[in-house]
Amino acid sequence: MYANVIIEYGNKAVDREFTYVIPNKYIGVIKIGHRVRVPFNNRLIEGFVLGITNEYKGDYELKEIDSLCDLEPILNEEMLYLGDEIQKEILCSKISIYQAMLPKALKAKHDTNIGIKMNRYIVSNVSKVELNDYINNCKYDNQKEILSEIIKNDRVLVKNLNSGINTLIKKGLIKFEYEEVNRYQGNVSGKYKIVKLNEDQEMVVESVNLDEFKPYLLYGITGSGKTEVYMELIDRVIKKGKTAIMLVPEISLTPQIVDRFMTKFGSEIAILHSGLNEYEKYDEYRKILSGKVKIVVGARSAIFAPLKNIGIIVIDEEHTSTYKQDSNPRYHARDVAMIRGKYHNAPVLLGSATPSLESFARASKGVYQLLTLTKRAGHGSLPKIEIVDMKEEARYGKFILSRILTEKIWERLRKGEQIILLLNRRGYSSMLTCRDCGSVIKCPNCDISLTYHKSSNTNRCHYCNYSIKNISKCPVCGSSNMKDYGLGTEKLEEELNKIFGARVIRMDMDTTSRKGMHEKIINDFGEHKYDILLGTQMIAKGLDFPKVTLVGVINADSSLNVPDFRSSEVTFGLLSQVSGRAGRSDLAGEVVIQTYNPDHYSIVYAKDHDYYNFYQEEMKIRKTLSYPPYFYITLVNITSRDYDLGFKEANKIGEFLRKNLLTDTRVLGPSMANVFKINNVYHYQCIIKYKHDEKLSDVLKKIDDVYKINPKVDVSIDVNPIRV
DNA sequence: AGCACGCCGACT
DNA sequence: GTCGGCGTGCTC
Repeated sequence: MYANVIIEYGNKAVDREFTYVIPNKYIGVIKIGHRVRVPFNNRLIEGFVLGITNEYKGDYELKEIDSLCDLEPILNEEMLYLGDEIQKEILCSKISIYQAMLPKALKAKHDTNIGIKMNRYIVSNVSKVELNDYINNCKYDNQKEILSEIIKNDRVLVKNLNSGINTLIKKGLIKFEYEEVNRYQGNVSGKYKIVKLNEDQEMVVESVNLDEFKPYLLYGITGSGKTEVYMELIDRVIKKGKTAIMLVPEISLTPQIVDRFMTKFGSEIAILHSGLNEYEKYDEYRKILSGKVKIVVGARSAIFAPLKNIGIIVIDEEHTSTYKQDSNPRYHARDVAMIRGKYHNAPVLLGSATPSLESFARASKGVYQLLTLTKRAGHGSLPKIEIVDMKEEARYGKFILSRILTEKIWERLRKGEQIILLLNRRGYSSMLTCRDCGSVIKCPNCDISLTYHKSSNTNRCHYCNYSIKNISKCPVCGSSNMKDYGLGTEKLEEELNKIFGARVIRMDMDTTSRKGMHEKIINDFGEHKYDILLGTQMIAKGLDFPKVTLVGVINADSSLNVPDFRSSEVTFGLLSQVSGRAGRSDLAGEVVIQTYNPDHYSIVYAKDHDYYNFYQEEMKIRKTLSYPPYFYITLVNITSRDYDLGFKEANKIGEFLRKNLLTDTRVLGPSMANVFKINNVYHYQCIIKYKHDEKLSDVLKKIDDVYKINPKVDVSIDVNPIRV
């Protein structure tokens, strides 16, 4: 018997099955999906069995499988099927897909050492009468103490052994008992109560057929109570004896949504997101495998949760770009959800206040069933939004905070209400220039100007993490006449402290990198330990603070000026989402948007809460420029440390694409990527636009095959990229 | 990915 | 003469 094994190495050159002899002792034991240890190139590594055959027609001398890693297969039938289906859609190695499905502890990787944590207890091995007899005749206090504790509590947790325990064990009076520990303990605040659905929500719930696969798009304005709808649907699914996956963007996962789900569903749920360490993830995963868990709430990769008998998959904030993984395997959780929905014959519900154009277009065409919530649930009404032209403000010497926003902040502070300020750029200032020679301080490894971080007094590259201590002299001309431009969250924080002297808390990647800080900031702000929360886009989604009545967007243009066809959509979405943080209780909310482009349609429509007209206008542009949803896009990234070689090979690839794809398909480039040099690697790209091209996947595969053995040039293919 | 093999420069 | 630099190629 032979086993076909894919090995742990993600390298493209070994992305195929290797055949091994199954030793006699494992015949009938090893199954497809098992994790095995195999000899490979003079060392033992791990892999997954993908096939078992009776004969082998090759002239290679085969080696034997060394050993089995686990008693049960790691990959079940559905996961193996998912791997096949995903590989049909995107170009990547099989192993990378399977590794993406698993917590680190269960990936094929020879050097991981994450195990089950066991608590050790001592319990009585004889009757209570016998224990009492022993206590009465024993002259050692420590033994008496141990035994009376056991009598009182039935079992006692043992961290360290001592002579007393050893003696009692030897005498057979007590014995050890072991129990698996779950290292993740979510906490329920108890401040969320379960509310009854209103009529609109009820109608949406009733519209979802829980007994068949069908995609739905729930378009519901911010605060309209989408989460309650999800919870009700999931509740109904559970009552049918089925299970549910609830996907949330990473950032809104902690801790408010988790709290609400834990309140309603208690121990029936498992949580999977990057806030857990690998031990906790392993424990949550095992909880799912054991069947104790009915609901999995998690970020992108939770779409692979090994639940059986799935009854619904919900993707909240479906427009969020983090549902697409931006490294291999470049899968989109939405696509995986559709595959799993079909497999389980279960509905897939996408929800958003600002649906992606792709999804809304599909809903308009009837591919998805559209459901809507157009009113805010409860007391809250949509906030009034005001646009401030910062070109105008500059004449009054206001570059950071406009007069009107300053005034409104004062007003809230006086009333004891809270304020959220969005500034989508971390650091202190975004670039440092020399006033004498005009040069900009750039990263030596990347094509990017360095961001100044005042707290650490460093200039840092946000692409490669290069960092240099504060530069006081121009490295080109030696002048010390340096000037910083651009506004980051650090500088805004400083400014706020200077003007208002209020209690300000900053939330961005720099203040939340430590475990638990994210929750702490949210909790502290929720308890009104701070008046102003300022942060990058991580504050825009999902947060629900009743006392926030003012939201300020400091620079709405930062997402608009990104050279990407989705920049308007992203801006509209971001502005709508962050506006939705204001006025969520009976206190009325207000929003001030500062911009240098007050007439831009994405800003104007966001002001009017007008998703539909934004959608219409944006669709026109997408049509004219042949972008999604009218055309599909695939991006071919060609990277090399060698500038000329990269250029040469990129051109070859461009030509090959043009020659071999259908004539309706457009191939743009190669051109230099937006950030041309990252970490001393040059990035070229070809953009392919197509409606339907049956030749595409073969052509891409050919390119991939050629370059997977080329160590100097790397080609990565991104189907339906997030950024172009 | 990781290791052996192999072909050229600066040293005990 | 040898140690060791890392380019190339192979792994069931």
